[in-house]
Amino acid sequence: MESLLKNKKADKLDLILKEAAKLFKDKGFGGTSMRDLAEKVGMEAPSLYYHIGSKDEILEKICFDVACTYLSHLEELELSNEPYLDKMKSLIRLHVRMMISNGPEVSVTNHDWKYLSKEKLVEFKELRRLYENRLTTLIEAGIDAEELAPVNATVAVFTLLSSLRWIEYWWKPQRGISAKELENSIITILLNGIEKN
Amino acid sequence: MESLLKNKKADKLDLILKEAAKLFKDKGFGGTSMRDLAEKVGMEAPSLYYHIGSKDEILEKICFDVACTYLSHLEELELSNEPYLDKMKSLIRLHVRMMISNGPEVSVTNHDWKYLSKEKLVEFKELRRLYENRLTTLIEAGIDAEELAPVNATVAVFTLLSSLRWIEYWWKPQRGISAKELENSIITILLNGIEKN
DNA sequence: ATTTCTACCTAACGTTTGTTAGAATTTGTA
DNA sequence: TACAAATTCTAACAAACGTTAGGTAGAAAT
Repeated sequence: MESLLKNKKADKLDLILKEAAKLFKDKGFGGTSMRDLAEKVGMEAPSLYYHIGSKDEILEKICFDVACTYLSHLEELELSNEPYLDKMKSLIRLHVRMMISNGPEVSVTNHDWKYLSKEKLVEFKELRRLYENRLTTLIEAGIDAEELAPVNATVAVFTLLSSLRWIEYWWKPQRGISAKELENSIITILLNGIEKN
Repeated sequence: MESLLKNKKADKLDLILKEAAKLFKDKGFGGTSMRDLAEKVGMEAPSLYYHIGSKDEILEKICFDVACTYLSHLEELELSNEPYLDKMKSLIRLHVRMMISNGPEVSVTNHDWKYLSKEKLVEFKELRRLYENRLTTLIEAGIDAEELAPVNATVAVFTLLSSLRWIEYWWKPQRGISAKELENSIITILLNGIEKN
């Protein structure tokens, strides 16, 4: 009973976060009003404040949730014993799937993180930096192990992340590319390039 | 004399657009107020309206200026007689340079285009679509000519554009990567991939 | 049956927003 | 120096913003 009640409340919170992510993605954080959000959720704007503390808090929850998910996934990769090329493939697959299953949240995290409140902004940037640095280290290790080409690891990391971040922007199932095909195409392009060899 | 006067007025407009691009990039279109902009330019908010028609008009000018520049550059590429691999290299170099010399404008065009007024939004999307389609066609031609690897051209285009669009986000001269080095690294990674072969 | 708690409501707050009207000031010309 | 045009100012607008206060209906607990 107790847990059922709490689930009901948590469900509403989840709904609010879900709808907020969609709205933020479409109209931006600044372009979305609490009244917009309330309408989507099916209540009046002030009622939202029963579930959340502030508009900023919604953005925080979305951004840190996504960031933590990515980080914990990277951690798994670091600990696994696959060859580095396979680690790269797993990473790419993971990003593609995340983008497809949680598109709005990922999009918001990538675009609206800069509107986080001052303290949270610092915290978020640190998380991001951590992710980038650890991924760079991973690629450098792959190069040292002579399993990856001797590219500039920093540029490689950002090229990788950038390509992946934008999937959500342009990928639509209708374009005639399935999720599976998308994964494989991206892996091929990022790992082999588009030059004929 | 006449032209000198006009230049002065045009200069102020340019200054406004330049500062607006910087602000929009940092705080977003919605997060930037006309009073913010006025302060940067060195006047009061209502004075801006002597030079521009509305806040929306500023965004329009920035976005369409960038879009047209890219399109005219693509046109040059289409007409040139280089091998397709060189065309790709030119395209990448061009994007990198554009990003470095006009960072804020490019960033705004990539992130805040969705806040364009309804009619202008349609127009902008068409321009974008046009660019993407023509670039896809170019890559497909390269594949047909057996000068490029037989990748999925659509995915290749977006992977390419995405990687390039995000340079501005993370590239800073301080990171120890020069513009030249950046260009070359990206060309290597995008054309050859990171897999050792 | 009464009290307590949950989940929402309406009304309204102070602030900030983009923008207009119209006066004041600076600048260029004769 | 005087006139006109170009440019910026102050004052103020209605609308929209995030949020608070306080109340209400219904369910759960005692």
